[in-house]
Amino acid sequence: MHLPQEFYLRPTITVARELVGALVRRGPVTLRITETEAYLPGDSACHAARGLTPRTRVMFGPGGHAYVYLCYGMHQMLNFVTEREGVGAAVLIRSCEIVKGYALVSKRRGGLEGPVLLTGPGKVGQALALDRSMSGWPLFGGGDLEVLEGIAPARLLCGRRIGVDYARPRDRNALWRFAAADTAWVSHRGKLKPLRYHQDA
DNA sequence: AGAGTGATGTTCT
DNA sequence: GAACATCACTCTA
Repeated sequence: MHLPQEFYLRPTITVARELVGALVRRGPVTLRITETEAYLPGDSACHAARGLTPRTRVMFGPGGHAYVYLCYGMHQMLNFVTEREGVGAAVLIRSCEIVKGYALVSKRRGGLEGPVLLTGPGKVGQALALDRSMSGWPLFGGGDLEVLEGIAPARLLCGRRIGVDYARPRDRNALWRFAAADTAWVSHRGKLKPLRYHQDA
């Protein structure tokens, strides 16, 4: 079943944690999300922190929509917008497992095999053949790109976000990266630790 | 396992 | 013109 729009209209850290295990489908490819990162309001690593621009406009809209942007000139990065309209926040989808469509994913990823296919946000974008024209797409409407209920892992891992050295120390060091403990399909796995209750938001 | 590096082009100052 | 939420490759260990 689809995750309803209300799922996304909650604190971004909660959404990031609960998205681990959920399914993303586009066409014949279905993936299980194994790793996410939260980008919060007032977070100096969040694109929305520098204000509303043409690129970040969808982040300020209501939750439940895709935010796709181009990174380093070649990688299409998939995010899910969170929280209510007017709040600029989102969850980055960093890694996935393949549920359906292995052959097509492998083909799109240059014939590679195994976790290297999907352990990194640029790889997820490539596997789903995403581009920026999908930015703003509603994820709860059962269209070409949709997010479905999946199987949550019994245990979560958490760690610092990847590639945000430009942010303030507080934001750089925050444990806002979440991953499933039940899979090898996760990037930078060695830097993750078991999630503890006192780290809840 | 970890460090270094080149590819690539949009976005915003 | 600088910065950039990366990847794949090559080294060294």
